Amino acid sequence: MSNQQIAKLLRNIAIAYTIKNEKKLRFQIIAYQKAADAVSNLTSEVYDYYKEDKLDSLPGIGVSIRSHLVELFKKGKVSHFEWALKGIPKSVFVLTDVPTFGPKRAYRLVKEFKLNNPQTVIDDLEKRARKREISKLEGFGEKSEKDILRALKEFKLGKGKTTRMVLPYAFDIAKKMVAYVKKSKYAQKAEPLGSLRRMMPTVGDIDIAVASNHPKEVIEHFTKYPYKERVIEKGDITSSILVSGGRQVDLMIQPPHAFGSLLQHFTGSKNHNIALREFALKKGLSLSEYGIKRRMENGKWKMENYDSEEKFYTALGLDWIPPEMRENTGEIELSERHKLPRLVELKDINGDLHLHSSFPIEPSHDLGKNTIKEITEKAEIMGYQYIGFSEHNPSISKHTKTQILSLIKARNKEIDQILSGNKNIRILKLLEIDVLPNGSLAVSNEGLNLLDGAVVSIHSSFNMDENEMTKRVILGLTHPKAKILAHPTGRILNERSGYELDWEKIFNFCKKNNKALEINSWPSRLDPPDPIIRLATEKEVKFIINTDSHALWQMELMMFGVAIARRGWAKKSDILNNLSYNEFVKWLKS
DNA sequence: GCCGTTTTCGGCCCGACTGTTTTCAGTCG
Repeated sequence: MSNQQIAKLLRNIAIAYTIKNEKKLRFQIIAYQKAADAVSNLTSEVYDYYKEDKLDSLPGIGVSIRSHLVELFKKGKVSHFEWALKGIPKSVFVLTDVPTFGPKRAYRLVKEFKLNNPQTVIDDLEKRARKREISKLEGFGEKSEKDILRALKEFKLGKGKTTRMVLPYAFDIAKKMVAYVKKSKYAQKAEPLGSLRRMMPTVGDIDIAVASNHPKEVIEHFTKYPYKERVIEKGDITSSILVSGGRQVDLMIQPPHAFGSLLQHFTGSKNHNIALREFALKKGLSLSEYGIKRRMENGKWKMENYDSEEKFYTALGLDWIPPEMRENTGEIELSERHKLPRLVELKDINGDLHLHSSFPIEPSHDLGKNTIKEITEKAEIMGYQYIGFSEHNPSISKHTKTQILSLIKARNKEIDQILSGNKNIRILKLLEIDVLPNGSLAVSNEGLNLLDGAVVSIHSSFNMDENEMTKRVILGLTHPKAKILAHPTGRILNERSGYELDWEKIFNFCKKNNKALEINSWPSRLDPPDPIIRLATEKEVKFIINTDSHALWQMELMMFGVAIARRGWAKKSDILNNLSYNEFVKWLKS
C-alpha cells in the first residue's frame, strides 16, 4: 500500500469524524489530518518504517494510529477504521475531492439524493443540479446550485486538480501579476509569496501580498485583470481570481505598517505558521496577518504591528528564518537558539560544471545549442572563475572505441584553442558519461584518462530495483575520474518519480571516496529533492550545483539549483563549486 | 489522537469569505 493511499485512508477517517459532528472528535479530526499530511510528505515508504519497527519516529503518529497502521499492514484492514467509516457511502469520499466540497456538504447531498454509486456520483449530482433539485433543499439556494454545477464541471475537466507549475513558470505568471497589481496607484508594494517565495519545486497557486491603505481600490483593480477567467472571491482585504490555464491567483492586503506580518503569514508554510503560533501562545502572544496580540495585565489584548518580517520574528525572540526553511522541520527551535545555518547563496557559486556545448561529439543523447566559445564568454560575463564542459559521451552503439577517443581529443583540442585566447576563466574537460545497466561506464579507461573528471548519470533501465540500482550507481562512481553523480534520482517533476536508491549506502560511499552529488538546476528536475539534500548534508556528503545547460539562457537557471539546495539546508561549505579553481581541482584529483 | 524548555494532563492557530441566513456553518489557506 502506497503512502498516498495510506494518507487518503487517514484523511477519510478525518472526514468520517467530521460528518459524525461530535464535539469530542474535534481534535481527533486534526490529529488524523496531521498524520495524513505527515505520511504524504514522506520520502520513504511507511511500509518500510513498519518493517523496521520505526513507526514511532514519524511525527503526528502516536500510539493509537500506529497500532492501526500495524493492523493495516498485517491484515490488510483496520477494524477501527471500518467502524468509523460505517454508514458513510464511498461516494462521499469522491465528492470531497471536488473543490468547494467539504465533508458536510458532500455527505448531505449524497444522503438527500441517495447517490451511493462512487463511479457515477459526479454525473448523478450534476443531473440533480441541472434539474434544479439542489436549490430546493434547505440551506441551499440558486447561487449554491450554480456554483456546484460549475465545480463539478471543472472537476471533470481536471481543473483545480491541474498539475502544479514548475518554479520558473510560476515566477513568470507572478511577475506579470505583480506588474499588473502595481499599476494601481494605491498599491505601495506588491510581492509574490507562498510556495513561490519558499522556492518549492512546484507551485499550486500564485499568492501576492500588497501594502496599501486603500484595499478596496486595489481589489477593484485586481478583479478587473483583463486576462482573468473569472473572479473566485472578492472581499474587503482578500480576493482570488482564476487566470488563463485555470491558475488561481490570491491577493491579500494590509496597510504598510502591518506589511511585515502579512509577508510572514502569506509566505507560510501552513505548518510553519501553525507551529509558530503554538510557540507564540506559550509566551502569551497570538499571531495573525495583522501582527502580534499581547495579553495585558488587565486581561485585554493589545495588537502590535510590524512593517518588516525581521521585526516580526524579533518580537517573538527569534532570528529571521529564510523562507526556504519554513516547513516546520526544526527551524523554529534553531532560530530560538540563534543557531540557524547560513545557507548557500547564488553569489557563492564560482563555476558551473555541467554544460553541454554544440561541439559535434556525436553523443548518445542531446547536443547543446551553443559553441564552446559562446558558453565560455557567457560564463565570463556571469563572473564565474571556472566552468566544465560535460557533453554526453559519444554514442557507443554508433562508434568504435578508437572513434570515441578521437572525438574526445577533438573536443579537448577545441577547448585548448579557446583557452589559449582567454586568460580570464579556467575550463575543465569533463564529460557526462552514461552508467550502463551493469555499472560500467560508456567510455573506456583510455578515454577517461583524456579528461579532468567525469559526471556520471543514469539514462536507461530506470526500473531496476533499489538494490540493483544502488550497486549500479556505486560501480559507476568507482573509477577515480568519475567524481559527480548527475541528477541523482532521475525524477522529472509531474512526469516520473525517479528510481529507488539506498541513500545510506550512496552517502557512505560518496563520503568515503570523495565523490559529490549534483544538485541539478533544470526546472523540471530540481534533483535530488530537498529532503535528500538535507539528509546528505547531515552526513557531510558534498554537492555541486549545476545547470545541465543545453543553451546559453539556461545558464541563468543556477538560481533554482541554489534554491533547492537552500531548501535542503545546505551551507556554503556543503557546496564544492563555491571553492576557488585551485581548491576545486585539488578535490577533482582527490 | 498527539504532545511536552511551565505540562504524562490538558491543552490543541487564526482569520477571510460566501451563501443563506437574521447570527452562522462550511470551506479554504
